[in-house]
Amino acid sequence: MDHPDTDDVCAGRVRDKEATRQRILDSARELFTSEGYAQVSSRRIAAHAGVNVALINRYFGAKRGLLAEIIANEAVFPGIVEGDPATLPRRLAEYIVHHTLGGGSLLQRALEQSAGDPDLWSIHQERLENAVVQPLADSLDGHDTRVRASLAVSLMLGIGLLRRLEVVTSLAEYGSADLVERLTRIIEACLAETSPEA
Amino acid sequence: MDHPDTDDVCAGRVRDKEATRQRILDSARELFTSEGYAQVSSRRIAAHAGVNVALINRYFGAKRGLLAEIIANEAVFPGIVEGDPATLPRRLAEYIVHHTLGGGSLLQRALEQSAGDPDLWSIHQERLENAVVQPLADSLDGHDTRVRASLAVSLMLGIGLLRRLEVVTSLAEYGSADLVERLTRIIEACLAETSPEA
DNA sequence: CTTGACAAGTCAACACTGTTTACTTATACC
DNA sequence: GGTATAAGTAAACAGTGTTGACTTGTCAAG
Repeated sequence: MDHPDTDDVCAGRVRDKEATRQRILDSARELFTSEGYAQVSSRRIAAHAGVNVALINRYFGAKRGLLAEIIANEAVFPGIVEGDPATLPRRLAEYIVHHTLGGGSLLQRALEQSAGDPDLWSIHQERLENAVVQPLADSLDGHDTRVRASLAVSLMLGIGLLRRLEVVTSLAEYGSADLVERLTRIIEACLAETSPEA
Repeated sequence: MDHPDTDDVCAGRVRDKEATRQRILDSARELFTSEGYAQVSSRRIAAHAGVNVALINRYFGAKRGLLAEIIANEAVFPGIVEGDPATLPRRLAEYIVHHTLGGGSLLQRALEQSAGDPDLWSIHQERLENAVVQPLADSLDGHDTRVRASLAVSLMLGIGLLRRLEVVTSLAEYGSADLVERLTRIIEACLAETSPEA
């Protein structure tokens, strides 16, 4: 039940640096997506790509370099922050329900799954900062945009984390429409410029 | 700069199963807390406890057994759900600001740091379910208590996760009082029985 | 006091990980 | 055609968690 798929006739192949690099990258993305970063070994990626293990470190420095390059090319919010700011919370809520609760993006899975490895922190740090928090903060008006954006992102990440642990089957069972409604209210509270007094 | 501290005269020690077990447990808790589960090897725990590596597997089945036992004896909400339900959101907000944003509990750190290892999922799953989500849900009135509790827990976990990645320096820099106020509103939205229409 | 038995503790090995070094081999240019 | 150089490889290194066979200490029975 293993996958020795070398994708091609393995020995008789022209030597093409760029093509080999891409093949490793594709294999890594596929395996990381389906099994998670920590669960896929360098040797398995190499075998899947029909390539020697040492090439991973030759072309990407280390295993973490693979993840870094994959994540860097992954879209996060596909055009959610653009559009009417008034309905931004609802769009984010729908994104959570339809993407984070189901499958979830590679970025998110990778983030949650590798949050324990300090080696990978800097990767996620930069990516979250530049591709998630900052764009969201920029789409807001008023003061404390960074804080408000961070709170909303926290919620999204936390839901994904709980979901991954399969603790919140209740969320999955809950009606989609109702959940979107609830999340919209919560995200509005996260993004609110001034917290209304009790 | 290493720690060969065997804690005692290493060779001339009486053979006491329970004492040895406890010493391993204490060493593991100390190291896991300060460096994280994945970063501490079995051999280092054994050396720190002045004990042979094999005893870890003998007494705890595997490394994950150590974490399971440590987490099981760790208090999560020290009596937060008890008390006036009206001010529960504020108490949770204060807990987040003073514990999650600062250091964070061992449970939380362990959860975030080991969320990538499927071997550990079941541990956190059970613990989160029984010691966090369920008690919080039980303290709520009305319908959908599980969903509402899960949403609040998601927020708490997400904030801890972002904090760990040091993305949200903005949250740490933000005034404590203001942050508590903001979080109180958000948690109220999470725990609200019926989401108020826009 | 001596002798077993059994538990407590040890050692060496296993299969695996990511990474590196020295090596071979194919390609492209003169 | 010969050769420099890049592409690709094999083998080893140090590390991980885990396991089974082994030694050794302790304590009760004869």
